[in-house]
Amino acid sequence: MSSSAAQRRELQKAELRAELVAAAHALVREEGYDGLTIRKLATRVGYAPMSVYSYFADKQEILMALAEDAFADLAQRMRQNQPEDPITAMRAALTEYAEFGLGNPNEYRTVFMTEKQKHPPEETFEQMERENPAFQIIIERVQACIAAGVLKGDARAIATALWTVAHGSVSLLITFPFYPFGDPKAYVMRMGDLAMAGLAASETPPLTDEPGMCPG
Amino acid sequence: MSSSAAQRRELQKAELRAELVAAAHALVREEGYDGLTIRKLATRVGYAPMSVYSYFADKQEILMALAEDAFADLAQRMRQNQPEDPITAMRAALTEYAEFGLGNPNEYRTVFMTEKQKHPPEETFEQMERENPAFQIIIERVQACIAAGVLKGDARAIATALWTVAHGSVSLLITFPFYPFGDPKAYVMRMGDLAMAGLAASETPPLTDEPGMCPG
DNA sequence: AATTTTTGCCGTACGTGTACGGTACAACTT
DNA sequence: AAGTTGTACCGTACACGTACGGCAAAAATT
Repeated sequence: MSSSAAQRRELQKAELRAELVAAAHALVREEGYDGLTIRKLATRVGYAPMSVYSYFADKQEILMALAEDAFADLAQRMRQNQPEDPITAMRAALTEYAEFGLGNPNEYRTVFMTEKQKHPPEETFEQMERENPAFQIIIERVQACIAAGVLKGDARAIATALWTVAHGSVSLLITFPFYPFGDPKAYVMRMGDLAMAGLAASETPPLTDEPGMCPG
Repeated sequence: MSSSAAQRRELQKAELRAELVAAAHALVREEGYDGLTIRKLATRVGYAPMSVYSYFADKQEILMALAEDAFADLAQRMRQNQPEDPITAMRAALTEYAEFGLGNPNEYRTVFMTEKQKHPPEETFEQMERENPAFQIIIERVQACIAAGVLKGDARAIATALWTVAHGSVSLLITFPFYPFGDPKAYVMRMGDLAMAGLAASETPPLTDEPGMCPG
């Protein structure tokens, strides 16, 4: 059988992939996001341009690998900034989110604002949440708020709502970067607080396809 | 002087531009969004590829011209669907917005989810709102809600908040198109209602850079 | 009327992402 | 051990967006 040989080859493949990611990071650091081209990347690691496609299906997939590293950092920063009070903790997570998105627009863009067409129906709303460590942290803090009696309802649905609002403000600020009303981060916080107020007003049901209710 | 000659030339220029836009529309209709390339467009109107750049700075600018047409349609549909009750009218606008965004993801993308780098600091948050007829309609309906006593505060700030929430849900659904909880539009409506609830809970101040307030 | 400037259009060329086909070597099967 | 299959890598080629420079005709200036 020689499955250990196969494993070794898998490992080498992973190592080479990691080397490519490292080179991509270096390229971006040295020349900016536009400096990352398949050809330069291939040259950097000593391969022919097309060989890169043995490890990534796409340029998009390379950008994704970079962005996922960045998002891991976001999760770590969130964890390092965890006040005791549940609401304060929630807002701290939002602050980190805003700082990350506004400070790393390219990475944010490739993860949340670009087309995910390849590998067909795998790119789901659900999967995005499941694989995103930062989202898991949001869920935890929502649960803390529920335990503290500040919020009521389905934790996952609440977390998704908060995420949606955070994403809405951050992505608008990335697309239209000249925010004329002071600190953009303050705007994100304001939207977050607005969502919290709305969520606190009633019990949030799980996500199903019931029609929404009019608040009046 | 011959300013009328200059005017005539300006007019011809505008006509040619319009012809290019029409050809671009036709191309997209016939071959899809990826079928629109500068070369094909130039061939279609009988020019050399580079001549297109006498009328558009960019490919992005062509896509923008197409998208703006689509957004004008959105505004018209909004106006044609204007119930009397202020809240119902507000929700109707949101419905149109959701249907438009989810039904025209390419156009939505080019307007709200792609980089606006050229012609430097002109692309502002503010400008985006000012030039967007649909946003003006939102403002009007917010004012109706304020007049009816359903909402309190600065109409523009409220409209921006609602827009942000609508954009957050629509853009997430465009990026992750496999929504596993039923009708995507219902999700957008739910987020809209959430925002309305949050906004109804207190008076909304104008957009300035004061720090947000904790709702607890 | 002579001259300068502007304008409209084009041809060429570069660097890009990537589809396609080939080739040599490693690994499995028998 | 021989034959088959798979894999890693490469070279070539294509269509793309667009920077650059040129050139004739029209317009403006003198």
